[in-house]
Amino acid sequence: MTVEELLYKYDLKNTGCRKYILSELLKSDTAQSESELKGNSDLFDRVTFYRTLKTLEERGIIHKIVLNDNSVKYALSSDHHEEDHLHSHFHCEKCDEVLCLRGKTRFDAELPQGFIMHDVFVVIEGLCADCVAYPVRSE
Amino acid sequence: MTVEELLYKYDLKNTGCRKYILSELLKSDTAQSESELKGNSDLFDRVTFYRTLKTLEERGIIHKIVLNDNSVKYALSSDHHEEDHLHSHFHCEKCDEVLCLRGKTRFDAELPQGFIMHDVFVVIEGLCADCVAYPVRSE
DNA sequence: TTATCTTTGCAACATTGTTGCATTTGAAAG
DNA sequence: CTTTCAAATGCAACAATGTTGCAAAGATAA
Repeated sequence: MTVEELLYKYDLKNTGCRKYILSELLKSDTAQSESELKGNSDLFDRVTFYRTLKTLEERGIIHKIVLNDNSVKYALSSDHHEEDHLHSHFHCEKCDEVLCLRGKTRFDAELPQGFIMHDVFVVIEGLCADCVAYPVRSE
Repeated sequence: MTVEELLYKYDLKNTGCRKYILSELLKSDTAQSESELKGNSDLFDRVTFYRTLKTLEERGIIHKIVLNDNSVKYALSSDHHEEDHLHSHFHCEKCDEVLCLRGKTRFDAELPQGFIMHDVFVVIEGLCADCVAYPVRSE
C-alpha cells in the first residue's frame, strides 16, 4: 500500500509532512521515534511534526508506543487494529528497537470488583536476536 | 512499617525529602505523580524531588509507572518486587488513579526466535469501580 | 482560477528530565 | 558535644518534548 492510497483511504489530504512520515514508517518494520523519523532532515517544523503525528494517530493510521523510559515511538497500525484491545510491543534494551507483537501475546487479569478494562498496553523489555547474537562490548 | 524503618532497612540517610515522599506514598494506596506528591507544598526544590525519586527507585524502595499519556507515577515496591518480572498496573481513565495489580495478572508471549525477555510492563486502561458506580456527567 | 478549509511555520510558553557546582546537612567517630 | 566527611540539597542553567495562537501557504472542489 502506497502513502497516497493510505491517505486517500483515511480521507486525509496529501500533504508533505504526512507523506514524509508515512513513507518513513512504511520503509521500516520497527517503530520510530519523532527524532528518528526526522533524521537530520529539516524539512518540517517541529510543531508540524507534532501535529501531523497527532492527526495520524487520531485517525488510527499510526499508533503510539510509550516506553518505560518515557520515550515515544510510532508505528503503522494494522487494519484490524481497532478490534484488538491488547497492544503488545517488544523493546530491545540494547539497540532500542521496538517491534509490534500483534497476536503473539496473551494477557489475563483479575481486576477488583466493579472495574472495567478497556485497553491493555504491554511493553516487553529484553534483547532482540541481533543483540543476543552479536553483543557489542564497547560501551 | 514507618518511614524511618524503611530508610534504615535500605541503608539510606534520614533526610527531609525522602521522609516526605515516603510518608506521602505510605498514606495512599494508589500511585502518585511527582506533582501529586508535591501538592502545593514548596518544601523542596524540583531537582531535589527528581533526584530523591531517582534514588528511591534505584534502591528499589519505590517503582515508577509510565502511563500511556507519558505521565509518570510512583508507588512503594512490595518486598518481593525484584523477583517478579511482570509489572502490572491499572489506570482509571476517568479519575486518573493508578493501582498496582501484583499477582493478579498473567502474561505470555511468543517472541521471535532468539529474543530474550527480561521484564514486562503492563498498563490496563479502564474505569475503576468508583467511576463506574458514580459517573460524573459534567465534562 | 478562485474560494475555502486545512496545513504549515513561527513565536511563545509549560512541563519534565538532567547536570554542575556551591552550600548545607546527617550521622559516625572522636 | 564537637569535628569531619560523604551525601543531600538548592540554585542556575540547559535540553527535549508537549502545546497553543495566529498569520501565511497550500490542497482540493467548484
